Amino acid sequence: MFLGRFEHSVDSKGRVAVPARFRDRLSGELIVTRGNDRCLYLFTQASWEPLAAKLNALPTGDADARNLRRAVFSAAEPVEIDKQGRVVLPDHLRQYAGITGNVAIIGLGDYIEIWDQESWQTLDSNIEQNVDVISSHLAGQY
Amino acid sequence: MFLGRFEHSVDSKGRVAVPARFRDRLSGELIVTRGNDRCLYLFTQASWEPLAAKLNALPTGDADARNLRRAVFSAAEPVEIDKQGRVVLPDHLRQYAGITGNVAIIGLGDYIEIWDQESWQTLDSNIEQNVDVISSHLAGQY
DNA sequence: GAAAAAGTGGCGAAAAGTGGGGAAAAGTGG
DNA sequence: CCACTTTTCCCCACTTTTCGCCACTTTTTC
Repeated sequence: MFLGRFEHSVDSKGRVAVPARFRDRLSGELIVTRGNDRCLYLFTQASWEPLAAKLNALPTGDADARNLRRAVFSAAEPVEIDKQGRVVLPDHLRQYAGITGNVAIIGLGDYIEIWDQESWQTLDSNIEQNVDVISSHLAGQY
Repeated sequence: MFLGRFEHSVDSKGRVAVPARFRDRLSGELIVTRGNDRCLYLFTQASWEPLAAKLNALPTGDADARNLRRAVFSAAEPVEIDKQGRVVLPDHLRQYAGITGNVAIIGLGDYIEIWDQESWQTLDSNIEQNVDVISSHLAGQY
């Protein structure tokens, strides 16, 4: 299970070190794509495929279906961890997430989120002050 | 699986470089044809045939069916990747998609879309802002 | 406090993308 | 049917980007 938070730098080539603790579970090909709230999602092959299969099954005749497929697939990029334990984040994804200097890397159980460090800080302090309120909105669902 | 987005140029002979990442899966004869929303679809033999079969199965008695068949089949062109990894986009297809200078090449899982760079940019920012709306229209389908 | 591991930066080789020239093929007109 | 024009396509060369590798710094662990 992916847990915890890390702050790493992004170098001039868009490379980010993956937390060492996560690496054994992230061998082989991974998928990075746009996530909600302007962060990036990092999937393993196993967690990506069911999503991709559903999108492929959508009818081509439907405009919403086409655009949803475009949204997800066009933003997705396969990445691999290099010998130093880093992944390259493509330009367009860094732009989407507003990533310039530092990033926050967040373990979320089955998947990983990558945030611009500042955006994360803002959200995190917000969450911190409102955990009780947030969870009460979901009362009964968990 | 074809994933990601690329921006390439079209030279004076109508040639476009196919993203290197896609090439191993694109050996042999490919099919380019008109796609929805003024883009071009690029199919492998494998992904073309199910589509062709669906079109052929449409009832000849229906005028829309006849014209859709005409639209797709008459516009379709077989192309091959040359030694430099490029394909030639025929004039009439470039005109259809409004392709002048640069193109965006989009992986969509089983097939590839080729857009005029500007048209894609417009659609993409539109999609980006409306992903939530779009996906809610399809609630329950994916 | 030393050794190991994690993170960071940068250089050089290799690959990807682009442009153009020339031969072959296709099309056109006499 | 031949000669000429035009188009297509194959190949070479150049530029830019990417990626693997090495080395250094910082942090952690024993």
